[in-house]
Amino acid sequence: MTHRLEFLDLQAFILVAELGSFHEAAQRLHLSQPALSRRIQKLEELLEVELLERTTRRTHLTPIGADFLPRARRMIEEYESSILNMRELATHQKGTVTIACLPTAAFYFLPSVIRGFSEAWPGIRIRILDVSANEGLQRVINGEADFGINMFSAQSAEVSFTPLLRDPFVLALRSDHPLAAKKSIQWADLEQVRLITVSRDSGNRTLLDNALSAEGIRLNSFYEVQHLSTSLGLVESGLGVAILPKMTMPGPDHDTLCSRELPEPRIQRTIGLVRSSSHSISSTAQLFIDMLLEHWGNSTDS
Amino acid sequence: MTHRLEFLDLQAFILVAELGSFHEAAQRLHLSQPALSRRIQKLEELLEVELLERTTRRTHLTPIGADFLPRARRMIEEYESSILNMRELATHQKGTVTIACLPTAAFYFLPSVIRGFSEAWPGIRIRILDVSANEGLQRVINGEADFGINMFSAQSAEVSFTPLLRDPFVLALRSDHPLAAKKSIQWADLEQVRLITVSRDSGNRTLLDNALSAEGIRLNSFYEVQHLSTSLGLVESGLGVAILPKMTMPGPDHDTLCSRELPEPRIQRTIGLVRSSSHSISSTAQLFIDMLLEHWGNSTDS
DNA sequence: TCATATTGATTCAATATATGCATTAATGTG
DNA sequence: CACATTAATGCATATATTGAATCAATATGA
Repeated sequence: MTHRLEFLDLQAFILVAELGSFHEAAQRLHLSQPALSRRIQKLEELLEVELLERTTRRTHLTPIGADFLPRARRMIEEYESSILNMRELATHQKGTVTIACLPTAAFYFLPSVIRGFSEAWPGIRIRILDVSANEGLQRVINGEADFGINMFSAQSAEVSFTPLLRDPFVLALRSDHPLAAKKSIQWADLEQVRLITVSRDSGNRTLLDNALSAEGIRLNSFYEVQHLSTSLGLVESGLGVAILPKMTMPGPDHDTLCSRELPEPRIQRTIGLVRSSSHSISSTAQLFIDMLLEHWGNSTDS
Repeated sequence: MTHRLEFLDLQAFILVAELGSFHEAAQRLHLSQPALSRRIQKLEELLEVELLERTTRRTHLTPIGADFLPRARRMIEEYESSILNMRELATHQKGTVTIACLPTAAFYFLPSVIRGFSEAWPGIRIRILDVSANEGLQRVINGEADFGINMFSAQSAEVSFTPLLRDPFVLALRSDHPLAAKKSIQWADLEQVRLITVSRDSGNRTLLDNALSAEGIRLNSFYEVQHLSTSLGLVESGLGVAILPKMTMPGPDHDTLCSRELPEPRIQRTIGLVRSSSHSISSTAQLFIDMLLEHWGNSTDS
């Protein structure tokens, strides 16, 4: 059988070739001379080729041996660099963590964690797939992402969900909008204004529709967009109002935009960590998750 | 100890990674499943790294395994191409023969043999070191040349000599030279003409001087050059005559040049094969020598 | 010239390693 | 929930590797 060749055989050959002596090479390899002698014989037998010309005094390469020497060196080099590289991966000096994260959650959750993580593990690259709830779920299931940050509704038997934070929906509107002056908003108020919604493909929209239809409430959307950030832009430009996760909203010091609590039923989405049940988490990704939970793990109490 | 890794281990890992199954991989390797399983375990233990994520149903790569896979492929590839290359060398589909040959002998001996050899072994490159007797001898001794074609006088304990051909010295002169008309040449005749000789470093000159001084004959050289071919050129231009190995002379159909036998003592050089006694001859070089002897091996009888 | 030292190869017994068979544990599938 | 299929494990056995002792060949130096 071919392929029954050890790297030690190559190393042995290289050393004998370089030193021109079985004796010395054997010492360096911490082997007895006969063991080395037979090792080289085995190698030559395996390759069906004579690599070394031995006299009882000196040893030197045959032409074929001279041809093989640099190749053997390359093989050993590739092998040793592989080991080095894997050590780096194993000790988290190198590597990549891929996170499938809702775009809004990316803004909210990740920056603080990434800062700390990159400080602790400067060699590790972080890749954020800022995709929709459904797509993010798929990426986790098929292993493209190490884990996800997603809504609870994006569930499946193939993933486990760890809640991180409850994110209530609020009414987003301009500070100068008539409704902004009202003390509390009623569902009926929303029939009077132009409502901006995201398309029915969105996980947020599904969540919202399900919650409201249970109460017999129906929203009539005037503008429809794909992304939450776009609807926020339309609100800011004064085209209408939108029902958005609070997390989407800019801070309270924003000039033109503000938000108002919605009436009952209290609608919220639960954001959490999504992990594949079939793919095991890489140790590097686990490091990131540990840090993530340390930052946000208690937030569901709020 | 590291380096105790077989190429079969790499092959096994690659196959399991590609097929995603120990079972199938074991079949393809003509191994039992447990044997393969343990082989991969050994590999992982050796590298101190987890390469494959096993469930009882499926098997797939860990991130580190995915990183290692292409490296393993490269190692196997290098190994297999090495084997192929050595097979080509061993079967004389590739290779080089280096011959340290006297320049005159190169013209005389080699063309016919090279023609036949290149036809039989079209992949083999032939390198001719057309150097002086002394230098050619050195090249054979230190292994730069596989063998030499040289004079018998270029001897040494470190080489063996196989005579091929006896090459007598003749007087080279122009057809219109006064001496050309004489029936036989006497040594005294040469005192009347301008003699062109090669320098005393030359093996030919040494041979000649030694043979003549034994008889009390001394030549007075007028022109001195380094190479036989140059002296022949000077003869042709009419500057004088030269004592040259017959082998150097052009064929009998030459217009202006001709040669005459010299008187006793009959001076000749023996041309032959020079082989190193310490370096063994490569099998490819042996092929060439076989062919060379087939062409010229009987010539010493003449 | 001959004893000596050093080289690589060989012999042999002990050990280490790899293998196959039978079996177990785990887990998708119908 | 039984069944089939997967990878791992226990164990006996075959194979390979090893070092110590020894051999054969050959430079070296007196």
